Amino acid sequence: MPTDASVPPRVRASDELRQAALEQFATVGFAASSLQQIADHAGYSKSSVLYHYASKEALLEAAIGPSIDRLESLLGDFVAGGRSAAAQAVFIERFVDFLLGNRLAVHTFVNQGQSLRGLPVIERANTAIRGLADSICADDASLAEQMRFGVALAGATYTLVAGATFLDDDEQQFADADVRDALISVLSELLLTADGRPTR
Amino acid sequence: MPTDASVPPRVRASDELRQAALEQFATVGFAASSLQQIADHAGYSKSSVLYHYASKEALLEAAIGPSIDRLESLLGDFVAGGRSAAAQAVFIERFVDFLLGNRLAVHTFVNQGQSLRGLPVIERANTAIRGLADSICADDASLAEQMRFGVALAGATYTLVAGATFLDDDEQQFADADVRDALISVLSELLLTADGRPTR
DNA sequence: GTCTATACTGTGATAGAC
DNA sequence: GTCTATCACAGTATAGAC
Repeated sequence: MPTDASVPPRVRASDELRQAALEQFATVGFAASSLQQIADHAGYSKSSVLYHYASKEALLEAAIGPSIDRLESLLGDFVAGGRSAAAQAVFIERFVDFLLGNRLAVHTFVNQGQSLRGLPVIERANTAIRGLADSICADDASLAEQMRFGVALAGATYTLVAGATFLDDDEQQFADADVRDALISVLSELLLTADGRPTR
Repeated sequence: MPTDASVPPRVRASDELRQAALEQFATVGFAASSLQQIADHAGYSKSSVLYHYASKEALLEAAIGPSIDRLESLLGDFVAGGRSAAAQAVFIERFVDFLLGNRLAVHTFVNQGQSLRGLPVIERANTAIRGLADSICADDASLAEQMRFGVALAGATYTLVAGATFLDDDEQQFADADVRDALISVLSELLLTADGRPTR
């Protein structure tokens, strides 16, 4: 902690490096990202990166770990709260907010979740996503129900996170608040089980 | 063409190498795939790979190019056929069949479409997907409508192609025919505009 | 804390023997 | 057509100056 109370809002080097790494991992992929590129992007040398983070893996852990913590917490709350329609609605809202607030990290572990299998932080992410599927979907759900779930969550995730591929630049400019409302609407339609939707 | 009419059904080396490359690209990513790994996986040497394909890029082109051709053809038919509900229903069916028949290639260019931006074959894929969004979605569509489209196609694509992340192993064992029906059902519900679905 | 210098490994690609 | 040998280069990581 700084001795001067009016410390300038200068960000710490480790934070700059972590942010630069996250952007690289999300846009060009973990394997294709070099420590040199990350260092250049943040304005440091390659060795400085390895001073703050012991390895490239450690940098990945620092970059996406907090987002996975948040996802696990989100899931824990939902499991504890039961599967009522009201609880599901709350969860949908929080899930969309999570996606909006963690785009780069989500993009990283969703798109590369299987190519990076074996790294501890990635295993944690995959386990959380698996648990998400199990808890929101009833045990005796039909294949159509499971597909509905898969399309909803995967579609929402992918639309938000890699939307640039599927939507034009115009759509990218919509305010987050509008995107949030539209996504919650579509997800509710697909996931809420309270109404008398036909099973098939 | 062989001089012997009863030529054995032995696959050609270039085909074996292309298939091995496709599997590597889809599972560990293009950047993380080495020519050595691909060669080992197919039972050849690294130099043999570079004899059949001039470069790693050329190998990617050969691996996913045909699938992109098919996607472009699919899209061309749809644009030519109009946007009636019947035409949309036909398109949905063909799109799901395309996904089922081209899982590895689709996985590759969907998951790495932006990290590999610049490669000609990837640009072709991204352009096709962009055109897909523009043509199935009405020009004056609301954000909610656009989200519905994005969630549907992205969700279907991702569910089929990287389903292992979101569904358990059990679901992976469902017959493709059942998965096909379930997916068509969910997509129809989200995309068909004939019924009096509320705009918001 | 940040840098330069360096070690070592593995990469994509080429040349040439067979 | 397939191989071994080799190249130039980029990758992660370490050691040590300041």
